Order: sequence, then C-alpha cells, then structure tokens
Amino acid sequence: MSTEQRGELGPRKMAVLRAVVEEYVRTGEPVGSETVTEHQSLGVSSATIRNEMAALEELGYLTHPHTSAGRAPTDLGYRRYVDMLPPGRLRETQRRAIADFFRQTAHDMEEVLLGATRLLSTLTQYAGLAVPWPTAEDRIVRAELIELGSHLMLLVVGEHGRVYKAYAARPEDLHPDAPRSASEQLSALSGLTLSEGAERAAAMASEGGPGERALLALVGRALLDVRLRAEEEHVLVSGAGNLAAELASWRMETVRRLLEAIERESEVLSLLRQASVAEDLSVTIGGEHPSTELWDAAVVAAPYRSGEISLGSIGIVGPTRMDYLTAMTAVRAVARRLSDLATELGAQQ
Amino acid sequence: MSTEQRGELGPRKMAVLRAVVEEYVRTGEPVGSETVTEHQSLGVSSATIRNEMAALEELGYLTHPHTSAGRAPTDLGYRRYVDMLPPGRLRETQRRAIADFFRQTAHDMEEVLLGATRLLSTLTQYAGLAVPWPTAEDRIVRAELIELGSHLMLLVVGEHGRVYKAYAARPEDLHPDAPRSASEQLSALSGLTLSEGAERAAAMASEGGPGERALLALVGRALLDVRLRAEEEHVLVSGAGNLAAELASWRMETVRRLLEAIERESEVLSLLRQASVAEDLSVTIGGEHPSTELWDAAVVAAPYRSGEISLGSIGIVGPTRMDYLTAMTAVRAVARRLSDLATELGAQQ
DNA sequence: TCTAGCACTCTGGGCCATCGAGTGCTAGAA
DNA sequence: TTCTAGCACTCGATGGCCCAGAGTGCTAGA
Repeated sequence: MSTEQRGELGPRKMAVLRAVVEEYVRTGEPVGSETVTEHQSLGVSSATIRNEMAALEELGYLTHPHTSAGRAPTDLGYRRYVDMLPPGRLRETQRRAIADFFRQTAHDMEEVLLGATRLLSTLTQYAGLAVPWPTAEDRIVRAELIELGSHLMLLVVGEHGRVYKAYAARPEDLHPDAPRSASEQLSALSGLTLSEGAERAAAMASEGGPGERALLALVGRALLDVRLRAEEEHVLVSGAGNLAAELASWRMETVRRLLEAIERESEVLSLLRQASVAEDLSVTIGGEHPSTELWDAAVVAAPYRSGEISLGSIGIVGPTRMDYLTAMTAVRAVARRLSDLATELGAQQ
Repeated sequence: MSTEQRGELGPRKMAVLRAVVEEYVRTGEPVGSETVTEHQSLGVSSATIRNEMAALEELGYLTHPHTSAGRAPTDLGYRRYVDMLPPGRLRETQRRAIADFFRQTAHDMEEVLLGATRLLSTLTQYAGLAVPWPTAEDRIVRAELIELGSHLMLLVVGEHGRVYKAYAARPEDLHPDAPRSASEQLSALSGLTLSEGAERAAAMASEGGPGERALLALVGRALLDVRLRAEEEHVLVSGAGNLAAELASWRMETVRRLLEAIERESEVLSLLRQASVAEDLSVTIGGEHPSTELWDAAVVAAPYRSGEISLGSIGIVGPTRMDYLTAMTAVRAVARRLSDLATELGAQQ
C-alpha cells in the first residue's frame, strides 16, 4: 500500500498543494503548472508539477474547471492544506491592533466580545462572529423589585455583572411597602442559581405573609422567565459588508443566502457550538457544513475560556477561498487574549 | 409662465410618471411608451405618451439609457412620484403581521425596537433600521454599588427601566460596610438626571465622612462615564441580507459600500435624526443623500414618539428602485404602533 | 391637440474565427 | 525508475460582425 493511498502525501505533493492553494487564494484564478514552478523553488520542471497536479486531482484535492484551465483547490484540498499548515505569526500591525484593543477594553464581557468581533473583521477582512454560551446557571448576586409606574421590574444581577430584567404588571391591591419588604426577602436568593432562585421564591411565597405572598409568587415566575431567556443564545456579528466585498467572485444570490443564514443564527450557532469543544481552532470548509447556505463559506472559530470552563466561541466567516493562515492566526490570537481576560476577571470575581 | 415651469405637472404627466415609476419598479427594465399605454387606461395613443415622456425627460424626471431604450425614473422622478403618492393601505397579511407582533411584545423598548426592525424587513423585503435617541437626561430611579470580587459595579436604573453599568477597581482599603452605606446614600440620587446625579455624588463626596468620601467620588466619576456612554447613539439593523437579494441589479461593490456605511452607522444616523423632526414620514432618495455610499439607496423613515416627545426613528433602506408605496405604508404603520406602545408605557411609568 | 406612420438609432444576442493558456502524453535523458 | 523536453490538442475567452427588435423622434394629417 503506497503512502498516498493511506492518505499521506509525499512532501512534494504537499508543497504543490500548498502552492496551488496560496496562489489561488491570492489571485482567484485557476493555477497552472508553470505558475507553480515559478513561484515555488522546488527545482523541478513544470512537467513534473503537471504530473503531481494530475495525481492531486485524482486524489480529490484539486479540480479542473475545464481541460485547458489551471487547477483550483477543492474543499478537500483546502482541508488538507489547513491540516498541514504550521502555526503562523501575526504581522506587526495586527499584533498592535490586538494589543491596543485589549489594553483599552471595558469590563463588560458582552461589550468586549462585540468589540472583538469587530477587531477580527478588520484584521481579516471577513465577518467576525462570537457566541457567548448562555448562562442559565448563573448565580444571583442581587435580586430586587423596582417600581416603575404601573409596572414592577425584577432586576437580577448575576455573578459576572450580567443584568437580567423581567417585567410584570403591578398588582392592583399592592401595599406601598410590599415591594420594599419583598426586596429585602430577595436578599436570601443571593448565591443561588437562577433556577434555584425561582424555586426558592416560590417556596417563600407559600410560606410568607398574605401581603408578600402574591409578590413573591410573581418574582418566582419572573425568575423562571429570566432563566428561560438566559438560555437563549445569539450570535454577535460584525463586518457583514466584508462578505459582499471580498467575494466579488460570488453570485449575489450566494451572498444573500449567506447573510440570511448568519442573521437567522441557527446554522452558525451550531457550528460555533462545535468549535467550543475543540481544544484550539476549529475550521470548517464549504461542503463540510451541513446546510447548503454555507457551502461556499468557511468558518474559523476558537473557544475562549475562563480557566477550564468554555465560555463561548469567537471566529470569522469568509469564502472557502480564504487566507486561512491569516484567519487562523488572528482568531487564535484573539481567542487567547479573550481567555486571558476572562480568566483574570473570573478569578477576581 | 406655464404650470410646468412652475413645477406643477399636468394630471396626465403625473399619470405617465406614475406609470413609468411603477412599471420600472416592478420589472427593472426601462419602460417604453407602448407599455404605458397598455398598462394605464389614459385613452391616448403611444405617440402622445411619447411626447409626454419626452417632456418629463426635459424636466429631469426621466432618463434615457440610450436612444432606442425606454425611460427609467431619475432620483428627481422618484421624488416627484413619492410626493404625489396618496397614502396606501396595508395588505391583510401585513396588517396581521404587525398586529401579531405588537400583541406579543415585551416591555423592554430596546427589545421591541429590534423586533420592529425585523418586522419591517420582512414586511418590505428591504433592511429595517431603528435608532432610539440617546437618553443622556434619563432620570435615576435607583442607583447602587455592588461588589463583584475585586471590582465594584455601579448599577443605575433609569426612568423607563433602562439599566446602566459602570465598573471600577475596588479600593484596597475598603471598609466592609462602605459599599452598603454608600448605596444607602445613593438613594438620594433618585429623581435626578444622570448629570445631576454625577454632580450630586461629587458634592456628597466632599461632605461625607472619610470612609465614604473615596467611594462617593468614585460613584461621581462612574456616573459621568455612564452619562457619556448614554449619549452614544447606535443603529439597530435587521435583514441586511435583503439588500444583497433585491438588488441583483446592483454591482457587488455598491452593496458592499452600502452595508459598510450602515455598519459604520454615522451616515444612517444623521439621516434618521433628520427623520425624527419630520411630522410623519421622511423619504430620501439616491442623490439626495450627502454621502455617495447611499446614492443608489433610498431611506424611508418615521419618528416614533411618546406623547409629543420624539424617542427615535424607525425605517428601512432599500434601492432607489423601491416599492415606495408598500415601504411608506409599512413604516408609517409600524411607527404609529410603536408610538402608541411608547405612549402607553410612558404614561404609566 | 392628438394620432398614425415611418425612418432612424441603438442594444443585445447569436455566430464565428482566433488566440492562448494550460493540459496530457510520449519519448528520451539522468 | 524518475524527471524533463517537446508537442499536439482542448476549450474558454475575446472580439468582430450582423441582424432583429424595441423604442424613439419627427412629420403630416385628422
């Protein structure tokens, strides 16, 4: 059994594949054997390269738009390329952009995340994405009931400064002191998770005095509502316009479907969720995506963590014809800095 | 001086202009005199229409891509068309979509707004926009200091349930009771605007005991910070993908620049800010926009109010070749419902 | 003032020849 | 065995050409 059949390419085939991918990404034109010989210093003639390219095509890594055209990578070719890619280094300007961003950043993780997607979209010229995992089991630091005219607002502050709100109509027969006394009782919820808090409030309602009973029951329901909404995930996006830019090669319809898929969130969400279990980077390319909307796109994502706990994923979407090296390097760097920040904040809090 | 020179078109010219616009919007093809005669029942021949069209071109309402092509509206032509357009009626499905949305809506205005842009984008197939005006003069309902590990968080609740956060490092020598006692003092800020609150906190700092002094000064600074950030405006967008869809006629570059301009916010912001002073609808078309990015786009926007106070603007962006009647009707209807909701909430609170 | 008729103009599409990039193959060199 | 030089071949892209058709502008007459 030859090494090729076992899926291991010889070093020269690798070099050729790499040259084709990089040249194709650069120019967008199918790459001919001549170009590869000029570009790479392999010390072999174009005829040899041609043979190698034919072999790579046979193996499914390259295609041929038509007989007399050069080769372009298939999704599988990109995959192979990505898998062999050694970690890259950031350009100085990029390094500085990242450092600047994390130097002047706020404490609010959600805000930082949005900024980080923007950072990624300018670093890579693709669209930046982020998904913070939902925090259904966030712990309550404070909970209180606030009167706003004819409504009551339940305000809950979670462990990391996250704020949750829920509204309810103010009961008709509310005693003026009731919100205050209920709020005092709510201090008992500190340290509980949202779900535990909801249960506890319900329990307190069945024990409490008649005046508080109604209010506490209401708080219990509101907390359940908060917990439900805290479970919802959503994707932060920046630089969607870049997708229309870089992708002059795409048809308008493709761009539309991609933008729609991103806005609909679900596809991207499940993708980034997968990324979060990955150790490091996760790259998915074209046909590897389950849904057709993303068949012309590639997603590079990485989890960010506080210590060992995965908090979410951050990454980019772009065309399959992507500068993977730059994209991967940038995503990796940003994810790492984000993890550092989250760990630092988490450890302190 | 003829009526035409005074800028008033005869009724037949109006009818022709209208027919050309609507046919062009429908098909995207330049419209010939024959088509207009078939389509409209004006009872005149195509030759007469040709004369009218030539006159309309002379007046700058129509153009001619080339000699043997039909006419397409200019920006000025669209403007004229929009100005003469009688208010339209919603289709039953649209009416229902709007009613459904406002029936099941939450109390949180920001959340409702985002939903409303989504609603508009599905109603019109263009991109939905909204800008809530900043609330630098929001009044403080509650302000408190919360300990989060090594940080302190200042949490401020505004009049309409808006929540503001600011973080500060926890002073080294903080007395365990200090945050609590400071929080108690902060109840004195209720009813003040954010700026007044900042001043007041600073004043309290200079009067208070040595333990509280530092904390209150910190609160004053944090409130200033909150106020600054509350002044920032930003645009909510939904359905950006629609822009790539409807606009198959556009070049990719145009779409990109438009999407970028939207994401950059500033252009759109100033546009919607103008809309907010308008009584009712404001429509800006193509070259009427100051910045070139929007020269192929039209924006339909309307303010929404609580009582007499303008709270922000909501609207859509699409191509100049837009179904203005549908767009205007939808924006008007949604803005009205939004005003009703805001008024209702505002009156209660 | 409107209409019928007609000559004129211009674009878009189909067709064709040409060009050239790039291939695949074969035969010979290393 | 592996590589290379050479060469015939393929096929899309490009540009010229022509024609049909849509739509105009104008003129003369109702």
